[in-house]
Amino acid sequence: MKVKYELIKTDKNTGARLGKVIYGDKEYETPMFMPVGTQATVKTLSPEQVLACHPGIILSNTYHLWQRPGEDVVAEAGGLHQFMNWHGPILTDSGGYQVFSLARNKKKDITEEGVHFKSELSGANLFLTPEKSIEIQNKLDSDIAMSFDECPPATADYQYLKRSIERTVRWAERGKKVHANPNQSLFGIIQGGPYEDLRRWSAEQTIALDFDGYSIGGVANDDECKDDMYKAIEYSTPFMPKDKLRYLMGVGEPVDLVEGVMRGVDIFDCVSPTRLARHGNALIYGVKNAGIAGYKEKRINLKNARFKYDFTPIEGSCDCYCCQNYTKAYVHHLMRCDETFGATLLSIHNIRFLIRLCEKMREAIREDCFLEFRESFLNCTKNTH
RNA sequence: GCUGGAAUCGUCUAGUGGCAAUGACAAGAGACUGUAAAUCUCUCGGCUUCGGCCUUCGUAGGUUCGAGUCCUACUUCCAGCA
Repeated sequence: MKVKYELIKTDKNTGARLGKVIYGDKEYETPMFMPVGTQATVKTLSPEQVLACHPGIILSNTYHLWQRPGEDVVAEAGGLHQFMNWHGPILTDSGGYQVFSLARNKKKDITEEGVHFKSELSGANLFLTPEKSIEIQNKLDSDIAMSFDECPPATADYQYLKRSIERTVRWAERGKKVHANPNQSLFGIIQGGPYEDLRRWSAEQTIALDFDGYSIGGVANDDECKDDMYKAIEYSTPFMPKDKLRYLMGVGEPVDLVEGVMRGVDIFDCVSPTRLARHGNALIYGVKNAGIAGYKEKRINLKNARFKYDFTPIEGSCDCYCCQNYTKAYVHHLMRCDETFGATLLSIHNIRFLIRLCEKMREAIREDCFLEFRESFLNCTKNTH
């Protein structure tokens, strides 16, 4: 069903917003982190385990579900909620990012009509258009559909970006025209790289089309530096309507959530908590200064030998199922043995970590002390392990 | 006791005259931002002023410009025969 957004308040000193997503009789506060379940599952987690992390919206992916099992299977199953047994809100990405990531360094042909590219599974030639993407999302029956956009690489130059955002706006309009699911919200995507005028133009044109919410895209690509990301946000949010959700696509490093919220972003999604988990990494509170490039998220690799005899939780102050019940030594052991449960425990911790970070940010906004919160977060070098 | 066969980096393994020596696993570390990712990359005898140097393929000799590779003896293990 459609989601509604209400702004509760804005932080006194920053652009940080406290709001809520209304979903039937349920309400979820923002800022919010959305776990990613690309193939209609948050990798290594059951819906109950995801739910225990207290998320709001979760993500799934148009491209992947189009390829497997096919949108008709999902539709016949009764829609995505029924199919994957997730009864909270679901947002589907449009497949725009897959055109960028799957066809990286490979043949892809972006035309006005749509994008020709190759399936990574079968090698089959695929053709995805704005209409096709919306049509698939209509059938998947997610609660929020995303417009089909071009997600240009960080290396794209000004002239290319200019042509690209113009086309993305035309695609957004075409997608909106065929959008036919009355129970589904539809969001537009602002692009434009790190350029102020392009972001502004993209924002104004996209907003003129009147979507249910807006997102900032093209900021979490490889090679993107944080300064460019923050600029892209700053150049976009001032033009975005106050009464609609603002979604920063693909961003999920803790420090980036803080910086994004400060600049007026409401919701985030990222694969990193679950991917890092499968690779043995746990997010821990604090940041490490990476020099000129700025701050980097702090994390520990549980596969490291130093945790073999560490019988303390990953974070003593964390309320997640992993930290409440298991030690680093145990997770270390599981990861060494390639036991799936290790990835499950770390996924739970990492997702809960980001959701807790959002909870803390909401409290800070509520109390008008977001600047202080950010300050203490960026200065936090305390090692909790 | 006799006759064959075999001994290589923590483990298994490639190697039949130019070798610090193949691959896998194990081990040590790193990367990961709208998931082609439970993946990928690097290291993995010692020392190094990063040019190299030294010591290594059961042990001891030998042949050779050069031996993990060929020869002899020994040690240990495996198989068959007694």
